[in-house]
Amino acid sequence: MQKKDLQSEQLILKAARRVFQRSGYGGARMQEIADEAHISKASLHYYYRSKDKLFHTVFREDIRLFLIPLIGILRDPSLSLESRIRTFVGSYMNTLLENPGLPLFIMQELSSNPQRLISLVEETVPGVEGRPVDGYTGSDASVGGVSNRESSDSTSKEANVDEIPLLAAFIRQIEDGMASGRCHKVDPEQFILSMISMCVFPFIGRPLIKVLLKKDEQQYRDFLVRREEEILLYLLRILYTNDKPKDNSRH
Amino acid sequence: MQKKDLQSEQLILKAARRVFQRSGYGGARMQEIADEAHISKASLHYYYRSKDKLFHTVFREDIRLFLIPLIGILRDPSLSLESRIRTFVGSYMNTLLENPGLPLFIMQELSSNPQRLISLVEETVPGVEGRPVDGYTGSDASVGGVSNRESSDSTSKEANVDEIPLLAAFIRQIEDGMASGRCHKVDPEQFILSMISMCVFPFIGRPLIKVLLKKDEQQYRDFLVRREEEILLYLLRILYTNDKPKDNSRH
DNA sequence: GATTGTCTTGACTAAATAGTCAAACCATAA
DNA sequence: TTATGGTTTGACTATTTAGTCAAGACAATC
Repeated sequence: MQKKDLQSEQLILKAARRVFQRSGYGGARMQEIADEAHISKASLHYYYRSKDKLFHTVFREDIRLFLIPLIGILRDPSLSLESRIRTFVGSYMNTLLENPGLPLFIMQELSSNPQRLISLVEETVPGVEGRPVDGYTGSDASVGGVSNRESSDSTSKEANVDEIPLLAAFIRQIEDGMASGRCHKVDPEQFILSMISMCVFPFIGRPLIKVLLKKDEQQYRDFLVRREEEILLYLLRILYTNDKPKDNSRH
Repeated sequence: MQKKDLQSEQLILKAARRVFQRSGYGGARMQEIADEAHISKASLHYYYRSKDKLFHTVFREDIRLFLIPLIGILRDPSLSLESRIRTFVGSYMNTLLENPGLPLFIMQELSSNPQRLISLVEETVPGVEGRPVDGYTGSDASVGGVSNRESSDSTSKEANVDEIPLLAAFIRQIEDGMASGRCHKVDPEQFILSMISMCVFPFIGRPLIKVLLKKDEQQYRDFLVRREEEILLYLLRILYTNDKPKDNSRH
């Protein structure tokens, strides 16, 4: 009758997320997740039939979290190039500061099973793949079914045939900027990759960079908080011909 | 009598490297490594007593490979700031193009066991840690013994007490550049991290970026080959006040 | 208080996997 | 040919781990 369901389910998911992010799919132990959720392993299996299903639920949510800022780039066509960049860096650095373990986890699992990406990304961002979007992949459908309700904000159906490059609008703006002379010559794709790299890598390379720069946990976090501003400075300097189009207030 | 030793040992290491890079420590199976080396699991254990020991041998070599370009930055104090940057990006992109799986592997294992970094890095680059360098850690000495001879190029002993920040020389040069007005205002540490990020991340985020930019394997590789030049362009533009100090030949 | 349906768990099973061992193998040198 | 010593392996053990199950706890309704 009652639904302590959600309470426990949420606790389990949180615990599972911690453990999966810490150890990856292969390294995670169901017992460890159960311990961290303060329940028995049997209970864990009561809520999530299998490790695979539990993992899928966590990963699906995480990749969504990771991709949303990227999606933000192409949504909202009204944004100017500069505010698009500002928005992206801002929201991405924010997301990552809240979830420092996210990037490495995502990259790890994506690398060991790249196939997974296609179905999950298509699900989150319809029309990413060039192939006609015929409603998800259908390969391992019927797997999830657990937390499948809150995708209401991304209901941009309209399976436009096969030319919706995810970053087309962004790239177009850069090309326009170059044509008008406001922007330096750059390869737009390389520029975008650089932007993503500068935001994401510091979270992936944390242990290494901490040693190289001799920072403890607190110092490294502060360093990352300051980083948003610095990245923006770099990106605008790379892109724009005249120094500082606006916002000259540093420090 | 005979020493097919080396032959087999090398084959095993290569196989182990492939498998470990593909699946990480936790995901790797001794059987899989044995199969890939075309020997039995028992033989595998004959050469390397345990999975741990095998892993250590592989990881030690890999982290060395990964760190050498970084070390290159501080070595050779004669390099100018600009050529230091050029050298770094060039050699790093080269190393990574030859070993695309390296960065994710390193970051993965470093994250799940950050402690390991300190001993291995100190071993490769004496004086990284602030602590007095008293000749390695001594913790798990006598483990390797395999590839311990070609460290002749790093004989910068002189355990200078406790102030050898790894990147001090580099940072100093940037500060000098800023003082003289040749360089923009930047946070040297943030700049260095950006440089590393732009080189390394594309290899870690490969599967994701491939989808975002809709590139197949060949296209992505070409993209990465072209990237060295583009990164240099960006870095110099970030750093130097007057556009293009030299080398104006693009494309 | 008995009934019902949901949760919870200790104890179990089955499969996977690291590591061992004794016997066989094979090249070389006496 | 035989002895020797490194190499190889099939078959085994011990341990870990995902997943199951039947019995019980618990809360709400009758």
